[in-house]
Amino acid sequence: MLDAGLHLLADQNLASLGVREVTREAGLSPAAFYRHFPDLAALGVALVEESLASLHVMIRSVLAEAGGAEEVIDRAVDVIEQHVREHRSHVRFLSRERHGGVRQVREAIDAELGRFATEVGAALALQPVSRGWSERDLRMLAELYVDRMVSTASAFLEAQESGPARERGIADAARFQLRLISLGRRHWQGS
Amino acid sequence: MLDAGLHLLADQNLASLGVREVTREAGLSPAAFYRHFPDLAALGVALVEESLASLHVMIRSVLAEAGGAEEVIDRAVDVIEQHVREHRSHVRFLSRERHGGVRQVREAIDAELGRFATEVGAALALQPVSRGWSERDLRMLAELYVDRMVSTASAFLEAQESGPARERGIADAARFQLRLISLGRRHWQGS
DNA sequence: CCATTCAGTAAACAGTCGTTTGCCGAACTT
DNA sequence: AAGTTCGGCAAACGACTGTTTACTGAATGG
Repeated sequence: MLDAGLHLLADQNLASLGVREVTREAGLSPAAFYRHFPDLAALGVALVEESLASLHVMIRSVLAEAGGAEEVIDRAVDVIEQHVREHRSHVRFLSRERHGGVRQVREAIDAELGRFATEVGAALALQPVSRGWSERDLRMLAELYVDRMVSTASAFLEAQESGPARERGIADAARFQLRLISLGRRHWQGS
Repeated sequence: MLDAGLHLLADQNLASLGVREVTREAGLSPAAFYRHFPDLAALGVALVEESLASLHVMIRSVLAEAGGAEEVIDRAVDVIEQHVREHRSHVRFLSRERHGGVRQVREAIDAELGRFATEVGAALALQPVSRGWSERDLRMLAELYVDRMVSTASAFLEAQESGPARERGIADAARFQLRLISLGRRHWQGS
């Protein structure tokens, strides 16, 4: 049922999805839906969890790898690109419903992204560059990184349909922007 | 009719909007809709134009004002906050449909944001800090700024419903992140 | 002053929708 | 072996949907 929903949401909105539509796609009877979810919103938050699980392991794999800023950035962009390629529907779902019309889903995504930011912040705190940074500033930096990650993923989503040239353009821009941020970070002195 | 649609879209998705729904809200008969739009998608792109008109004047007002980086940033964040306050529905519509389920609307928004980036890029090129920057790099920087502007606006949208404390938090984060970027920009040397 | 466009209407069309109900077989539990 | 939960079904309910058609009055223009 989750797969059916995800498939339908390829070119549709969660709010415009119908119970019958989902069950039809899944090859079940309409009543079967209510055996598993009370709402379509509930199916939405289930999809959020499913989608962010894979994203989570991706983030960890980037954070685990230590190394110079340049290498980390290159690797991060590569990992994002590959992740989008392998989980198109999940990424599309997240990017579409992050500001979508179903509050419960929006909130679930936001909460999970917040947890990501916490994780990124913890990793940043361990790096020597962060000496003297307040916790608040680290948090805001982490949010900036997470936000860029999401934006980049959305951009890849569209780019991968427009040929590899545009795809390389996105990767270049992402690397440039991340380098700029990390450069600013190194020259930052207190707020 | 546009106003009716915008009002409905406060807690709904363009893709899940109905013709009858709109006309009912507008106090007209269903058939009247087709006198003005062939599609709901057409109403969508009309709303895009309406929404981005006001955004456009906002951007210009920020770009026009010269001054130190700090002052420009502070003023930009203030202008964004005020704009969101005065045009809640428009901003919500844009943020929701930017990655929404209706392709024509998505493309209209993207095209317009691209034009914004061009405008921002032109303004950045005039500043002395940009000596030696390639056009490509300037473009990517401009896109980073536009993207942050949109993200910040979305954040304000949610924050203004959660009280002024959260609102100040968003403003602080936005200023911090913009300062970090402009710092990176000053220390950038070629790509 | 006549013709035409404009913006609106009511009515009808055939579908689709969400949800509830009662029923059923299979699989577990005890 | 008996009982209970689980996941599934068909059928039915009324309500709502997008779109077309034929018609109407007012404004506009020559």
